[in-house]
Amino acid sequence: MANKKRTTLKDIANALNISPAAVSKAMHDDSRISDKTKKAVKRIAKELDYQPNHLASALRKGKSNLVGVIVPRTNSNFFSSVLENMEVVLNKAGYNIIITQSNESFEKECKNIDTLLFTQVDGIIASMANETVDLSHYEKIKSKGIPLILFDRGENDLNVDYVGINDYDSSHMIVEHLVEKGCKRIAHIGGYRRTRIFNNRIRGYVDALKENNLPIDDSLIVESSLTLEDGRREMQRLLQLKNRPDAVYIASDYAALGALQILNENNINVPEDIRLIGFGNEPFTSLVTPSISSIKQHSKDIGRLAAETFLKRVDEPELKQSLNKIILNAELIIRDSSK
Amino acid sequence: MANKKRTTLKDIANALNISPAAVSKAMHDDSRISDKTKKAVKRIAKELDYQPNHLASALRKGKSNLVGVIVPRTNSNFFSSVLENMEVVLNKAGYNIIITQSNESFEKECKNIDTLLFTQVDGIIASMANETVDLSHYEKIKSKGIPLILFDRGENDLNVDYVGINDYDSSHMIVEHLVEKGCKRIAHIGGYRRTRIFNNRIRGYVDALKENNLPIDDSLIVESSLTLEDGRREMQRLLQLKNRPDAVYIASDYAALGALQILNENNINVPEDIRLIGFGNEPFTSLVTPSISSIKQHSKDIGRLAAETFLKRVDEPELKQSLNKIILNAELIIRDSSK
DNA sequence: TATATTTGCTTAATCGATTAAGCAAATATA
DNA sequence: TATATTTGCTTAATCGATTAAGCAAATATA
Repeated sequence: MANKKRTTLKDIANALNISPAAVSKAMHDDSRISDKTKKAVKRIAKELDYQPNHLASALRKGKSNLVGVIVPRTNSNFFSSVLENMEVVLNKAGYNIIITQSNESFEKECKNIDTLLFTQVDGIIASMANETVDLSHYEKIKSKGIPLILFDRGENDLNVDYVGINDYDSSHMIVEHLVEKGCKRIAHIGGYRRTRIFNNRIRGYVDALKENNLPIDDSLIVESSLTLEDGRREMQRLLQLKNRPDAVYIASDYAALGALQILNENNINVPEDIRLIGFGNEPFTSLVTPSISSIKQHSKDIGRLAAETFLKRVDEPELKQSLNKIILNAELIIRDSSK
Repeated sequence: MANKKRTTLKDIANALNISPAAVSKAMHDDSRISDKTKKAVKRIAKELDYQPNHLASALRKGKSNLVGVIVPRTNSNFFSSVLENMEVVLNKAGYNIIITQSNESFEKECKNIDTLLFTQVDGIIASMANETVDLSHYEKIKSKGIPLILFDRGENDLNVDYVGINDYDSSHMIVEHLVEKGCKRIAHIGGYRRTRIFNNRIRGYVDALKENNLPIDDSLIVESSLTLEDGRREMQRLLQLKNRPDAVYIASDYAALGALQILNENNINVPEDIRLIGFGNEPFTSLVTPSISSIKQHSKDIGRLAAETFLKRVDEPELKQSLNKIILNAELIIRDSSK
């Protein structure tokens, strides 16, 4: 049942004894169609519950009005919020978004891109997976001539638009804050250097230490995937050092949570014995005991700006894509873990 | 730049001096095309980097191979995990998914449905927003003759497939567990009765109390949106009762977290003074202090089963849609908050 | 050897919406 | 009154891929 054929422009045309072309123009308020015809067309369209076939117009116009989005995972508040705000802006401009998750996997990310290109998206907005080093799948997007916008996890070498926060400066803020609190041995559990944002966080951390005349101790710097488990493992390792750190700056709230668990399990007082700072300002940072200081990334603005950047690219297709960074200043939210 | 025209079947046909029809068949390994031609076609296709135009084939075949998904929010682990597993099954079957978020808003949900229908999805898999009472927008999906599958937040009246857990029994498990621990005044911070799953949780809670010969006290039952804030507010209210509860069963982990904050802030010992149980088994339940007992909903299975149910519907289009429930048994994970 | 079947393609129509080109009637301008 | 312009449509082609129908050559069967 229910397989009633859909109403098409032709059905409306037949009902009014005019051509489908006239109907199409009437629906788009073409100035060369009389008001009388427009009204009649719209009345019949409503009567027959006409819904334009998007596939047909997309095919004809060479434009699907779909934007593909790739995120590592949707389940963090950061990405979820970015998506939400991206959607608002794009919907308003007549675009729909197709969300895909890479699950931090390079292979999945490649598949996602193939899928999105296959679906004829008009552009792709992406945040790269942890595993990604080879960028040829992103080059594929560029070679199709559709806009590629990166956010949060980006890569200069791709020479495309990028929206994100100032990771280098954020690390500075964190180190300055900890130094102010009297910390001398500040450890950093970071992401992999191959990912630009994590490299920048490490650089910011190292430079800030230098500026404060603190020694750089390689045993206090570690790279990982920044999962909760990574946070637990690396914190455990740090505790086993002869010379323990008096503060730990962790480049992800999830890993920071894992680290906090280890500290709590070992009855180490936070912030008295060891101060802790995370990154991302996930909601749980304010909920755990002690609450975790963290960097607020302005996810709403990032989503909005990424969407707007895409729209700008669509408006000016003649413009060659090039490295064009929009960098927001992040904010350090100080909570109990570093007070 | 980069606006090199895409390769089409016709380009391949021209290169080999055969008809586009033959090329199409060769690409699909039609038995009436010679191996020699197939090989040649595939070689040229590769050479010219041919990517089929999905819009064209979708239009011709009357099938977009897109499945629309509507979730209240992606940022809970439950929905994120459901989506991930749904995607695996659907991708394998050649479908892509378009994820949309309703943000618990009825209005947004209506828009999402319009958007998805407009995009010519072959079916919709949805979990309803908190606000939703009127179901006419869902009826619209049914009247288009495409499959509609509901999961988690469903509604019998729509007479479609549903995948979810046994909420009624889950409430029973929780109450039994608390009674076993000696609790006599068990409160319930639930969702709105108009949403079937929350109504079932309330019913299960009430019936289980009766079976254990415990009185039903209306002041201990409350309906809310189950946000973290709701949890805080309602817990605060419960604490002000002359006759405080000795246990609280909360139909969402987020609200349970809010309640726990209030208890911690008021120096009320959990579980000694008041036992606490949440619902959903979000990751943070095991991370907070004390860790929160909760119901594990088998999100992976729900995602997989919803996808499989959709595929079954597509395979048997002659079958009329009807109420067809797949109910999984949930699991109570006991943690410190109720030990 | 004569007929039937199979193989390997081509031709032409189709999915709906859109748009360039064009035409007749109505209206404006010289 | 004669010509130019505008109005309101129609015609026909198009976006690519697919498929029913059909045809000629090759092969199989009687």
